[in-house]
Amino acid sequence: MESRSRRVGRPRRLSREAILRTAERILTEEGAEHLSMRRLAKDMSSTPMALYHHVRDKDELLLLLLEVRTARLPPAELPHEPRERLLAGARSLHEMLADSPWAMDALTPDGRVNTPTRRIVETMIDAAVACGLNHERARHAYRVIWYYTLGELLVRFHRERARRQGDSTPWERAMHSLDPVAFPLLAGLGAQLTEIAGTGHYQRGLEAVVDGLLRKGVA
Amino acid sequence: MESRSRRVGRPRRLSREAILRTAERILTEEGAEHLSMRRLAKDMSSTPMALYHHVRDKDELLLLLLEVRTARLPPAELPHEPRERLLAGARSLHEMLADSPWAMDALTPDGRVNTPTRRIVETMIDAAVACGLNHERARHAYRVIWYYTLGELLVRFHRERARRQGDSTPWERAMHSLDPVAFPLLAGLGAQLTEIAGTGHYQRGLEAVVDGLLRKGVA
DNA sequence: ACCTGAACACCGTTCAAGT
DNA sequence: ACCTGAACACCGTTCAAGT
Repeated sequence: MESRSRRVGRPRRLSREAILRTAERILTEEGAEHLSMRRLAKDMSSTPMALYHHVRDKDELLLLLLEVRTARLPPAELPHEPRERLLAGARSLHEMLADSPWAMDALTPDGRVNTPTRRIVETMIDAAVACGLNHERARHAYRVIWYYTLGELLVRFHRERARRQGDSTPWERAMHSLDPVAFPLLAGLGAQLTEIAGTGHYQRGLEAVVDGLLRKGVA
Repeated sequence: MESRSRRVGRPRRLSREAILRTAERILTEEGAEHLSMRRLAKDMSSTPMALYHHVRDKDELLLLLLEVRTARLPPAELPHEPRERLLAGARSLHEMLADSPWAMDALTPDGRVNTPTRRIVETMIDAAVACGLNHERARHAYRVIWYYTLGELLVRFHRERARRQGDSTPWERAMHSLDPVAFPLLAGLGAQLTEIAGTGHYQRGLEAVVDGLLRKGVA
């Protein structure tokens, strides 16, 4: 073997790690809407096409970013009581994605999740079985919980984005022009909703959903 | 008044109605991802900027399209039993949006809905009160139901899009390259999920959610 | 192997000019 | 008032060429 096989030639300017680091920075500092291949390349003083030598396409990039984040998560504690285990699993999913809004697009087609996520899903289905549901009902229960979680996250992200951009989005303007009478009503609703949106409200709804799913005497 | 004030000058080639008709056609025939201002203009043998004379921007266009569709909906029947009324309201929202996936983006910021939709929301909150919840819990119940509905719709749309595009989306390829071991498992899951996704599964989960929200003895 | 530059096929929107 | 054409500031991705 040639001992000088390393460090010969031009040093690599790009690497997966460096790309992921820069992408992470853009994501956290400016949000997913600012992460583009062109922008990423510019921030690394490179060209868009150089990136394609390290990732297959933008989807793979986003997927890798999700892997990086989930790997950083502390391992979830698993309560003994099965109902608590179900709740804990849902909270884990919720937390994981609350930090990575941009990953929603990749995750919404079902079953397409990375290994840590899949483990949470399996834990939840097992917990539902331990609560007395048969396998079919347990899978169904998981899905209902997932839909609730997904919907909550979606609304959460949209609200945050709206706040970041101020109140003068094109939609906001359209709202005004379409139904001026409705606006005070909606503004009132908005205030209520912000109040409601605090921490703990996901948890509260989750318990209702879980209890509804675990209730006895339903086929 | 001048009786020849109509039909003088060049006839208007574009109109809101014609624009909405063409946009509707593109939406139903090819999906929201093919609806762009440029494409719309081309289909009408016009230029992108001509459209901006009739709608403020693309958001307003989408909003108008949603108005058109909701106006076409048959008026929902309102059952007497409050729990049934709550379920019927949720089903109406679900149906309405199941026909208009492209409207999801506009709807997810809360409270930002057109008049027919707002009426459904009010009906649901009233029904929850009639079920014995106070106003705060009734609003909360509505939101939990909405999150569940939204999540279900989101997964539904993504699945449909994936089916339309075949199995070789960039994501699918990324999945293979990342974890080949995982794939058979996920493929199995996918089959189960498709089976589960049939009609009636939204309804079944909805009842569990509603019963969980209406259960007695919870603060 | 790694990177560049030009190009392809798109976006939504603005601006100045035409009739 | 209604419409056009050119332009601005973007996208993701491909292709052919450079070192």
